[in-house]
Amino acid sequence: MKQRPKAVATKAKILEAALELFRERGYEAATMRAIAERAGVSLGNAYYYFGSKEHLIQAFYDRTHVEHVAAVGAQLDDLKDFKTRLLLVMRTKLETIEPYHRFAGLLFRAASDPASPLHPLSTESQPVRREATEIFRTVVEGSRGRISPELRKELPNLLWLYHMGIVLFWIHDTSKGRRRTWRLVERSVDLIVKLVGLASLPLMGPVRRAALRLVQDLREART
Amino acid sequence: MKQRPKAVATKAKILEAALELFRERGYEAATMRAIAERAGVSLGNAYYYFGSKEHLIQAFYDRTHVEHVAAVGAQLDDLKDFKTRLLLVMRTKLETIEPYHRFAGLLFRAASDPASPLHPLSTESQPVRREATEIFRTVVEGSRGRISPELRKELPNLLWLYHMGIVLFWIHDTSKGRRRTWRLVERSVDLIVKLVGLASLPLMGPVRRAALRLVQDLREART
DNA sequence: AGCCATAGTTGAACGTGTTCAAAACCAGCC
DNA sequence: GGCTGGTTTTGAACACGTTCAACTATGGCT
Repeated sequence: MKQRPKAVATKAKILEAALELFRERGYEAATMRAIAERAGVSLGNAYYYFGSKEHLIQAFYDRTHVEHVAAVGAQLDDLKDFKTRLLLVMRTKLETIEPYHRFAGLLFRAASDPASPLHPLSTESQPVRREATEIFRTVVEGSRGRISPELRKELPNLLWLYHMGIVLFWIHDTSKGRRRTWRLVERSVDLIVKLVGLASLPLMGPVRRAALRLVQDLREART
Repeated sequence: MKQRPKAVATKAKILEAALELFRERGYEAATMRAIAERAGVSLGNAYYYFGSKEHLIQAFYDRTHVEHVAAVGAQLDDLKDFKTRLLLVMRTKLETIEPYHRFAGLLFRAASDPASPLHPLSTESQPVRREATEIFRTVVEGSRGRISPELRKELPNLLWLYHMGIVLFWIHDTSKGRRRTWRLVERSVDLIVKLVGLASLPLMGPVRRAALRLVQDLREART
């Protein structure tokens, strides 16, 4: 299964055409036939490179993630405060995905089908998820202030889950400039910081342990 | 648009055939053509009564909800403890939907498409959601023990959201007898009770308020 | 140069959900 | 009985995602 240079070009052409059409017309209206046509290839050829329409979405995932990381860039280096760091990452995420708002709906439809290879919890998308969690690990690790060690370990996963929730909200958000989502981010980050602070109080031992055990259960299911 | 008696019968036949096939073969394999055939009607006729395949899912929602409420029945009357009450409702829920596990996956695929009329947060399914929240309101209201009034008001909505999360996990749960989900329910209910207890401590004022404000934001988006 | 195996490409064909104009049915009225 | 307006039912047709057997191009080998 050697890849010849021309193949890479063709694959790129198809992906480009797909993303263009997704942006322009949304997911449904961007038919595989239309994508193939814009890419200047046959219908079957598109399937040679992308096993299904959903695989094109996987590609979209990857791309926005890379863009997100790039957009955050070195900005985190100057910030030492957990709250500020998390806020930056979340805001940048919203900015990165904004152009795809129209099409993101259907994206998540597919993504929430457990049978789909693109489901965030599926085995197939595990590498992407791992990578996506990485940025939250950076957020946590670069933060000064006391966060209990157990929590430090689990927090990135929790934040990834949290960020999925925000994206879900964002998808439904039709307010101007996505104001509601922005406000929600503001407030939820505030709450998260408060909770993390609370969790390190001595009295909170049992609660913290109960919470961590629960998170572990959640993660086990993904294997 | 008067409904003739025969029409009601036909509609019922179609729904029955659909639910049967969903159970037997899962969602995808239960073709509209197959459903129509089993119901003994034409393809077009199925669409006369159910605007789309997704509308059949909406019907499924309704039915399992009714079954759930029936299964809980009067059992709540004897229980006064919040934790016991919540556990009962959650366990009964799992038992009610168990027969549909195979098919539930696709159900939630559809349900998480924001454009779909069956999305839990959509306007169209608002009545169902309201009803579904009702049972959690019962759980809260019948519980003795101090729960701050503000929390009492929001808690049913939060619990509904929580229960959606559990169902989501259940969908992905392939463990024998759905053990993982059961354990998750056990532990998450435990944590919820702990948190509710915490929330009524005087020190928690700011956190509680932050949390409630956030919940309000979440709910506004649904209108 | 000629040949071969493999990578890449094609378009017809299948089964799907959905639509729709036309047909069949039926209750109430003359 | 016939007519009329509506409800109900039909099946052909459409566009879609997907599959696949056949075809073409290409790099490496003798």
